[in-house]
Amino acid sequence: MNKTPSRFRDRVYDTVASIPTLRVMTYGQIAALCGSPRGARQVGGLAHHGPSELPWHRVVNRLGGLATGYYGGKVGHKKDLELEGFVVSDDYKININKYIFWPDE
DNA sequence: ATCGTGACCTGGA
DNA sequence: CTCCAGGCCACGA
Repeated sequence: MNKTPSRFRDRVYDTVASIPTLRVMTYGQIAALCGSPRGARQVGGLAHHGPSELPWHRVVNRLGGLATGYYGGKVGHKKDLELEGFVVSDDYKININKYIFWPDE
C-alpha cells in the first residue's frame, strides 16, 4: 500500500538527477515542474539536506548565479561546474540562457 | 508536537 | 538590471 510517495522533495530529487551534463536548471524551474511555482525556496532547502549523490552543482538561480550556501561557497560551486566543463564567468555566473535545460527538449 | 531557518521565486514599481 | 513584499516545503533542535 503505498500510495505514491511522490512528495515535493522526491520529485525534486528525481528532477535534479535527470539533469544531463553541460545543462543546468533553476530552482524555480524545478519547483514549478514539481508542482509549486513558488516553492523554489524549498528546492534550496532540500539541496542543503538532500542526497549528495545528486548533481546539485547543475542547479543555479534564475540569474545564472551560483549558490551562496554551497559547500565552499560560490568558489566551490564554480570549481565543480568547471570540472564538468561549464564556462563560469568571473562574477561566478554562467550563460544561463545557453545552459538552461527543459525536459521537453 | 512546535518554532525557526534556509543553496529561492514571482510580481509590481 | 534594481528594490519591496509575500509565499512555499522540509529539516534540525
